[in-house]
Amino acid sequence: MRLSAYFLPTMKETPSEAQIMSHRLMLRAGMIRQSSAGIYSWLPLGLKVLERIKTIVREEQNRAGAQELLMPTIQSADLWQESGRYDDYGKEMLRITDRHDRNMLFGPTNEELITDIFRQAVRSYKNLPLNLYHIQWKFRDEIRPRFGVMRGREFLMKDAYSFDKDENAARISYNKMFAAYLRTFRRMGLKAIPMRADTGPIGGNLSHEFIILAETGESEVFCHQDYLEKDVAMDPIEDPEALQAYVDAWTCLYAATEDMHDASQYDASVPKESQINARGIEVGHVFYFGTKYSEAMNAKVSLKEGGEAAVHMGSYGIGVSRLVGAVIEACHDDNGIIWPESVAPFDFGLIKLKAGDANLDTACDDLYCKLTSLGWDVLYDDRDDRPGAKFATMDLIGLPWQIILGPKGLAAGKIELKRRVTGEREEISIEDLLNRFGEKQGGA
RNA sequence: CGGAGUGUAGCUCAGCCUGGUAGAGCACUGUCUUCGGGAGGCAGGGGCCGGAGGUUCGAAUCCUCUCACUCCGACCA
Repeated sequence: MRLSAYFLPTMKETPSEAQIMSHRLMLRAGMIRQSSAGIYSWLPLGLKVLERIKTIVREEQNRAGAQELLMPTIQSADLWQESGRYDDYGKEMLRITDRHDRNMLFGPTNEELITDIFRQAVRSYKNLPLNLYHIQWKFRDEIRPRFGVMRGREFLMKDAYSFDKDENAARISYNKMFAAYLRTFRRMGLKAIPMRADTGPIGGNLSHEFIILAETGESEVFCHQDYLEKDVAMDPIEDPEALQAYVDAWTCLYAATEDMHDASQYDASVPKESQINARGIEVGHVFYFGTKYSEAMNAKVSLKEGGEAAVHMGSYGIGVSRLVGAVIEACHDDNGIIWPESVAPFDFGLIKLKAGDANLDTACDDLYCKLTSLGWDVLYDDRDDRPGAKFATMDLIGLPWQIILGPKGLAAGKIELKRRVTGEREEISIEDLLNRFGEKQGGA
């Protein structure tokens, strides 16, 4: 993409409403614009990151055996009355009436709807286990939205729902999602720590929040420091016992948010020097809640041994739009964002240092075409602007690699290659650069 | 929802107390000099001073009411 033709409204100064770094940087880098409190438009650069995160989430859900579908944002109140949550949910639920005065709502979550879909179609234990997910916009009318996309009212969430014939089977489904979550966050360059969690209004008794540590996190967290060095299995573990052992290994150390924190148990099980008291951002949440909805909504299957039983369910959420902010919280410096390669909106930033130089134009255009044809996504700053401004913009939007080419470099046959994360710069010939990076692997 | 603030140019803000022609820096347009880490001249464009009432000869400024946004708390992916 040529920057001269790209809609990228960057800002030098920080809008006064933004309090935390990720929000500031997202506004300054032209990723989002606020439309009203807690509701954002995603501009091209922000949308690219959102889509890349979505893709990682989707790939890992699919690998864990979940199937994607898409449910609507607007739901009928009827199902919520059936589960009893229409009255319980309170003012966080945005209630709407249509032209016939029917009660509708903008979905804050989808347990009711998915249970309805399930019960209409599934009658037998033979169709289990089943895990269905979608990635859809949710609306929760938060009392106080803040921190940009980290606590918006409208947000993009991946929510998966598992259906099993009994608790043991449900536990396997839970563990599969648990492992998938560890992989998902790790692929984005994040160290997510599963913490024992309160099950909240959704109910149930087995639940973990996936938290990444950040100074601007909204909740206080307490955990063993060994979590930060723990290995993540990057492939699904099929054997249920091996999977359970893996999950156990990931949950045996102390880790709790303030709601579930038990100071005496913490001190007893974690040596002082290994204690981490920090703040954290919740990026995912897994629940097992048994038959809470299936009982209320009569979602039953016939059993092998005869008779029928309410299905055991779990739900599994990832805050996709929140992750964009969370990654920035974890990866930035004074100059701007530092995208992990896996979620970066472009692979390279190509800076043409001087406009109006025919040889340089040709060399830069040529390099841009070559990289693009090798499958790399390149943001090419071909504008007539001062070098300093171009460097600052590239640092702000945080692409992993910057290629800098000017008249001097061209004369010497060298370009400058800068790695954003370390700031290291090296001189390299165009040929060596193309050989070194070659064709982009792993698709777009 | 309680408490505290802020609304003036795209952004950051001054002006308000003490009423009298709408301001600065950055950004934008034109032009010249520049160009290897957010350059400097010159010339421009851009505002219903959040909205509605009121007081006054006269309101960005004083009063009342509203709306929006932000911050602190309880709630949450």
